[in-house]
Formats: sequence, C-alpha cells, structure tokens
Amino acid sequence: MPAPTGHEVLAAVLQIRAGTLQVLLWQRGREPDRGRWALPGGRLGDTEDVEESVRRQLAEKVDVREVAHVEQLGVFSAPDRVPGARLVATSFLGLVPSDADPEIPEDTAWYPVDDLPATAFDHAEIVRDARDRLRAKLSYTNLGFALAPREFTISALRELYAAALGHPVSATNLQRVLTRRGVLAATGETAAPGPAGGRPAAVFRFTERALRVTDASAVLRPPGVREGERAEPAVGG
Amino acid sequence: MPAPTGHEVLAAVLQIRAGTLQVLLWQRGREPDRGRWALPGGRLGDTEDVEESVRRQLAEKVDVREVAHVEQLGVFSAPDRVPGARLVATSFLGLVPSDADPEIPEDTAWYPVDDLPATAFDHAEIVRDARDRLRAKLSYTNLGFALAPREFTISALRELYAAALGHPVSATNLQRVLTRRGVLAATGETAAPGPAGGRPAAVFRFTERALRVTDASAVLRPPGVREGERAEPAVGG
DNA sequence: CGGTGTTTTCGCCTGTTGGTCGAAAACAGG
DNA sequence: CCTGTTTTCGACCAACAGGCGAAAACACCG
Repeated sequence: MPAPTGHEVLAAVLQIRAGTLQVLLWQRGREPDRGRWALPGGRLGDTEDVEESVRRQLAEKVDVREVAHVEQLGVFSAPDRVPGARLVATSFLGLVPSDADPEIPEDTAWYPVDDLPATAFDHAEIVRDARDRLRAKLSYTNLGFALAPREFTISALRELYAAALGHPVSATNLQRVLTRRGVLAATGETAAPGPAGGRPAAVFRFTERALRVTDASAVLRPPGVREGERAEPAVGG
Repeated sequence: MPAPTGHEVLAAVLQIRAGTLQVLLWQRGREPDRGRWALPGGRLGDTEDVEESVRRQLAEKVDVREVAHVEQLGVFSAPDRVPGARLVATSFLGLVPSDADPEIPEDTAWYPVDDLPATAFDHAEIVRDARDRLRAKLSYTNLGFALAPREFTISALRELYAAALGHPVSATNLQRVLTRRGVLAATGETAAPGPAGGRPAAVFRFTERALRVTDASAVLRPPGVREGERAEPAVGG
C-alpha cells in the first residue's frame, strides 16, 4: 500500500538586513537532517488552502506578522525530496520591510541568501528561487514597497534595491523610473541631513502597498492603446 | 480522523486552432460534475514528481505527445475545490504547435479559451491562468516557438500572435522585435504565394525551441553591463 | 507582353524610455 | 564666509517599439 502523499508549505522570508538580502531559517532539532537549517513551514491543514496555511505557520512558529507580501513560488515534488515519507511542498516567497525587526525563536536566525549555512532537504533551491523571483519582480512591479519602510529617502531606497538586486543602482534613475511608473510619490517632507551635512533629502513613499505590475513595456501591445498618462508632472506639495 | 490529502496534476493544453486560442477539455462521465468539461490530468504517482506526472497523464489519457512546452502554473488548494475528498492540484500550461493535430479520445474536444462550456470544479480558473501566463510570456520570452510550426512566414506568425494575444499585431513590428532579440532567423527559402499572387514570403524559424527570456529591458540593471551585441545586421544569406 | 491587383519587405520617422553625467541646491562645520 | 558633503534636477544620448508608405516580387488578365 503506497504511502499517503502529504503536503507541506514552506516560506522563504526575505529581508534586507545590514545592507544584505537575508533569509529566515531555523535549525532542525531532530532527524532527518538534524542540525541543518530549514525554512519555516509545516503541514497543510484540513480546512485551509496553502496561502492560509503558510500565513498561519509563519505567525505561529516564528512570529512574523510583519510580512508585507507573500506569494506562491511553486511546487517541489521529487519523490525523495524528504526521506521517509512522500511529501509534496508548495513554496512561498515572503518579504519583510527593512525597518522591522521581528522577534524570532532561539533556534532561528537570518542568513544572507548568498551565503547559506548547511541547509536541509531541497530548501536551498527554494531560497534561490525566492531570491530570483524577487530580483525579477523588482524590475517590473512595485514590489519594492515590501522591502522598504513606509517612508524613506531615495538614497535609502537605492541601498535597498542595490542589496536586493546584488548590483549598484543609480539613484537618479531609480527615482525617475519609479516615479514615472506612478509607484513613488514625495510626501513633501524632508529628512534631516546626516552628521556630515548635505542637502536634506526629500521623503518618499510608495503610492500603493499591494503588488501591481507596472511595466508598460509589454511588447506587441495593441496598436494605439497607450495606457493613460499617469505621471502628473510631480508638482511638489 | 482527517481525510488524507491527495494530490493531482491538471494541464491546460493550449493550441491555436482556426485562428482562435483553444484549450483541450474532456467531458466527465461520472459524478461529481458529470457532464461538465474538465482538464486532463490525474493523481500524482508514488515515484514521479509533478512534471513527470503531468507528461505521463497527457500521453496516457489524451495522446498529446506533441506538446512543445510544459510549465507549472501554481497550486489550487481550496479545501472544498473538489467535493468529497481533499485534493490539492498542481496546474500546468501546455502548448501545442498550430500545425499539429493530435488524435484525441471521443469524450475530448477543443474549446476557445474565451468561450468555454460548463466546466468542472475550478478548472475554468486554471484555464484563465494559463491563458494569461501565455499572453504575458509571449511578450518577453521566445515562447512563440511552442505555438508555431517549425517553419513559417511572418504573416502566419502574425496571425498566431494575434490569436494568442487577442488583439491585432503588426507584422513589421513583430518581425523586427523578434529578430532583434535573436529568436527569429530566416531560413533563406521563400514560400509560394497564394492564389491571388503577391510577393513570395520569406520563411523563418525560431532559433531555439526551448524557453528563453529575451527581454533585456530589466530595469535598473547593472551600470555599463550591456548584454552583448547580438543581432548581426541580418545579412540575408 | 504589359498593366493591374495583391502580398510581402524594408527603410524612415517618431515618441518613449532607460542610462549617464554634471551642474546647482541645500545643508554642517570650521 | 568658505569648504566639504549629500541630494536634486536638467540635459544629453542610445536603444527600442510603433506607425507609415514606398518598393519589391509575384499572379492573373487582357
């Protein structure tokens, strides 16, 4: 008689910490893969779908209610991906704003996504997928809102994007692109300069805090159909 | 005692037929949802992952070995999505080139994705997801290869794209964009004109028949890093 | 064999967008 | 008040997609 197919959910929760893109992991206390680092998650419950399940498990096991965005990555289903039982996993990407510092249990820690410790099962692959998904979506959506504080300067946002993308980002270009796409807006206020002086930076925020695709460059779009002028000329205040 | 969580795979197989984007459905012969139209698929086997499973089920149940591309869409897991038992589904998008005409069983038929019959369970939602995924990826990948014959004229390709995208497409622009991205190449041959005459059309083919992301417009890319000049000036052989 | 109609191809122009650079603005500290 | 620092903003450039029309290459007909 075939072993019943179990289903679990796993979340790669990412956050920019200390200028680096990091992922939340916990250290397994028992076999299999005891001592190795795993993604938070758990069994799918009888009365929930996978989205509900992953949010429940996150809130329950590692106290992360500050996740600003959760999305499904995909299914991992190799028959031997977990020794012992057949277990199919639905993986998720979770994002936490950089100004949050959620309490996490003892056996839990943040690790840079590009410098993981010994990981359990196929979880390293899931982390890679999450990182790649984030990098891709930063380019054509407003997903930055889930990495940034509610309010920020362009310099701070530039650093966040550079850390997430893994390469330098021009502040000028970042501001212009995001503004033109209508996802960034100035609050009108300014931030106090640092100890070395300098012109006070304007404070910005994301206009929406829910995922939106913003890249109009969908090639081969219908003729003539320009999606309406969106960026009012940024009239300050 | 909780009902065990079963797992199934479902495929929305799409093809351009008669100038319309259609999906392969079969009519259920028993309850639940008897008489309604469902996607091909079935239970996940003990020794296969979901990708293997969906290919097996397609080949087995509806004789579609001509699918040029298969990719995972996502998980559908509402507790009540299928009456009776708890069943989690991994959905897939499958694509068949327009020149193929696979044999299909009696209870099976093609339907336009925008004019579905009464569908079973949540399968209509999966079809929508598949259609949307296809439309999105046609714009920034070479996915057209999976809809088109091995060789074709620009006019024929234009019709395929128009049918898939659901809006008119300019032949000039289509050719230029795909050529610049390096996914299209002329074979050097020409096709015979139609009964009304006209200049013989050049024959093209896709340079690769595997999925590749071709949109260099990843915003905020690393400074200076231009991805190499790829389009040789199209020196007609 | 030349004219007409048809289909395809190709070059040119235009508007938008992203990338880069440098000057100017606005501050702190001496 | 002068210098150093940080931010902001305008200007310029290259790449690219969309649109248009002329030219090319054929069939058919008289």
